Amino acid sequence: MATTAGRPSRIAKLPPRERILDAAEELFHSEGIRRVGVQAIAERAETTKTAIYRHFDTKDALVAEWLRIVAADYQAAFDRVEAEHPDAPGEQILGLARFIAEGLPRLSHRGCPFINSLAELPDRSHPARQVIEEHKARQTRRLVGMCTAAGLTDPEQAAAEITFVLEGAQVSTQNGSIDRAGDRLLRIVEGVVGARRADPGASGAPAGRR
Amino acid sequence: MATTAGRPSRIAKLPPRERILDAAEELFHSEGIRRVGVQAIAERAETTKTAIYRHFDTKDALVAEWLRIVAADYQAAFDRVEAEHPDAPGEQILGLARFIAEGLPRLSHRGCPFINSLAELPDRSHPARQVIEEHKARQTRRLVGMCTAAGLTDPEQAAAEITFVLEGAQVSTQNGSIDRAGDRLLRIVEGVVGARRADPGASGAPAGRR
DNA sequence: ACCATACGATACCGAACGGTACCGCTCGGA
DNA sequence: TCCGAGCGGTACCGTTCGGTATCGTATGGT
Repeated sequence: MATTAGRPSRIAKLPPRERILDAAEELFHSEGIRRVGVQAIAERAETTKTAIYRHFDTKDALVAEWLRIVAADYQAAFDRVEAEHPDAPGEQILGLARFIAEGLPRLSHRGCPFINSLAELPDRSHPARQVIEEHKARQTRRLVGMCTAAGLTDPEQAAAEITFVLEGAQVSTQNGSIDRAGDRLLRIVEGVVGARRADPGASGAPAGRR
Repeated sequence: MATTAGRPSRIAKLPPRERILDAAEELFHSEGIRRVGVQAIAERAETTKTAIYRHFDTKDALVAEWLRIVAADYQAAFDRVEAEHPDAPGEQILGLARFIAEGLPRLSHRGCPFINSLAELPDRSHPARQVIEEHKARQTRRLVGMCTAAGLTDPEQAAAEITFVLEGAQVSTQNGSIDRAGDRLLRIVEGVVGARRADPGASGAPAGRR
């Protein structure tokens, strides 16, 4: 009843399963997994608890399915960025950073769903944890591939740096400690991609990018 | 009763308020704020709920007090690192990174208390949120000061990069996507401190990098 | 026309939660 | 000697939670 105001049934008349997942997405992300009750999801989806339990065995299963969808969205971003810059792995990495940077304002005070969910799910056997860990592993693998293709020296180290910076930017945006985090993020990744190339000439000072 | 096993009253006979805070520290960090009930804290502290509410007005106040203590620990790490390397701001920054890197294995699968608590406290008016935000702001301010003193070009950008990397390393360790995160973290910070210096005759000589 | 399925609604269950009331004990300062 | 504050123990309150049972209805494929 608290957060029901001001939403003119945008969800409208999708099948209930989609409405439930949309409502879960909004609520889980904005308020956290444990704060949101099944009843609240049902109201937001304009349906009932009964309907939710017809489609999902348990609340945990719904959480896992939500994260599976989020992970698929990130995968799609990877795909898109790869398709937009074929044979230009450096540009792919920059496109990825741009994707995250552009997403920062949108999820400004609520951060990354994976990071947040991880904090709320200490139980490593929770079904959603497996979704998160597999997603992160896949993402890292792809990023290492891009770094290798970009000809960076020590691609695993570069991928680690980019991963750290991407996640750190999201966390710092969430707690408001760094302003213009998106711009800063882009400049950092440009530095990693541009300055540490194996090609000749740019040895010593990694000048250029700043 | 579930988690009481295997702990031979290490807390022993501190005054109850300290026992409560110790128990809260362990439980909040390992299981999350919302998963831990006041009753569980009481059992772990070998006291009762009544005693807890004699010392803290509410559970939220206890959470805030816990985070205040954690923040003070981080502040102390800043102080120590500053005192160990007076007039050597570059070394101070590296010492800070070392402090975080060494802490990674200890909190391996449960991450940073601030990041986790942030995820569990979407309400920005929660007393603990203020503790977190003030701590992060202080930390950023000090880091910018170190970067300025170290003569880095664009110290705010460097501080942002270091902040991102520190937080990202903790998150990545938590979800297990990056191995040897501590080593990688140190090498990255060495790069930021060593390579982007404004003056040429760098004393610390982080030359051999890669 | 038929029937299985999905649906919305409501009422309910047991458990756990944050928080309170009340008890009797101990111990240290005046 | 007394007395009050801090303590541990227990029972309790109202609420919310995840999950279930049950009912009547709408609907769409055959």
